[in-house]
Amino acid sequence: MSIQKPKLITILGPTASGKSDLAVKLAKEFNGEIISADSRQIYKEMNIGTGKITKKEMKGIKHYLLDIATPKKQITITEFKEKAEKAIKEIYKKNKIPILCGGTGFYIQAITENIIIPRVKPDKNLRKELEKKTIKQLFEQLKKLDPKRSKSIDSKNKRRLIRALEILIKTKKPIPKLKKDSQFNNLYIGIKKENINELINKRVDKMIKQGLKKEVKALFKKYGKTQVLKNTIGYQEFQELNPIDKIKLHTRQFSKRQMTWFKKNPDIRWIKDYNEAKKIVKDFL
RNA sequence: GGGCGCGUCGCAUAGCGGCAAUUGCUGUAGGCUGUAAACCUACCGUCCGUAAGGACUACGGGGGUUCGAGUCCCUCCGCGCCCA
Repeated sequence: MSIQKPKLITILGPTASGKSDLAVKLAKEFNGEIISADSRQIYKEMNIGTGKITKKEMKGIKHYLLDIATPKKQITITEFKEKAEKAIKEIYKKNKIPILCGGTGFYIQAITENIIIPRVKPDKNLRKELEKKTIKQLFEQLKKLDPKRSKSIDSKNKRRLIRALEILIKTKKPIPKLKKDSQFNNLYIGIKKENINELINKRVDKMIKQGLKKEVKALFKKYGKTQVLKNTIGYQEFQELNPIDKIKLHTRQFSKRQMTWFKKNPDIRWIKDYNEAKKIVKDFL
């Protein structure tokens, strides 16, 4: 029954594993186009720090969802999802094969598993009010309003609790269950690297050489530190222009968290090199 | 040569007689319903046990006081500062 579903290839893996490169190669080989699934590469003016692919590296393959907003504006997962789906449609229209490529697990999941997130916009004032309460109070409130959701939520995560309440208060309805019926016939390819920490170190060194500090400073100047470090972008590893070791550390920790996300998905085909990937894709198509 | 101070689990830090020892970082594992490189949780001396719990080894080395010692005393070693 999944036969009718359109095919979608997803390339994922920890940061610095070589996703972009692999995606381009596969796109060249199989007539594909690439949709980026990276929460930060979405933004303009953040190139070095996000490890964004360059024009040259794209080798003529079209990339979607890069540079679609300035750091002034916060792009949310819903917006991302809409745009990505639109891009995928467009690619099908051209009779090409879409390749979703990125390291943001949540974003990938939103597309491949078709997560439907309640359309409730963040309400700053409401959040401020809720912020004053303790975690316990928030949880109790949630329990009252939506016992079901209270069971599944992380009861100690304030941010999540606030959001859940926000949805409840705004919609006055219980939070709908996460839908997970995919609209695509998915192929997940994960890049496995034994020496990922080494690769990360190398990459950070390269970023520094390419002028990372300059890029971050410019962002600070233009958009303000809070915006850059916390609000939209989360360039946290560059806090106060951290020493290189700290950036590396932060990146290593991040890549670990990425892996715990990916590990949950049993459908990922973990590969070591291009040839392996090529073979899998060929069979899939 | 004289005076003082310090040495605690990878690093940093608490502890001033009841301690397997505080807290932060690191580390390990995990979670994630419009902030996702964000945010959150658990574990982190060794061994046995599913657990409760138990056993052993630990606060620079050695000795002592005490029912009991990172904690008090003596001494040795190492480090730091000040006066000469």
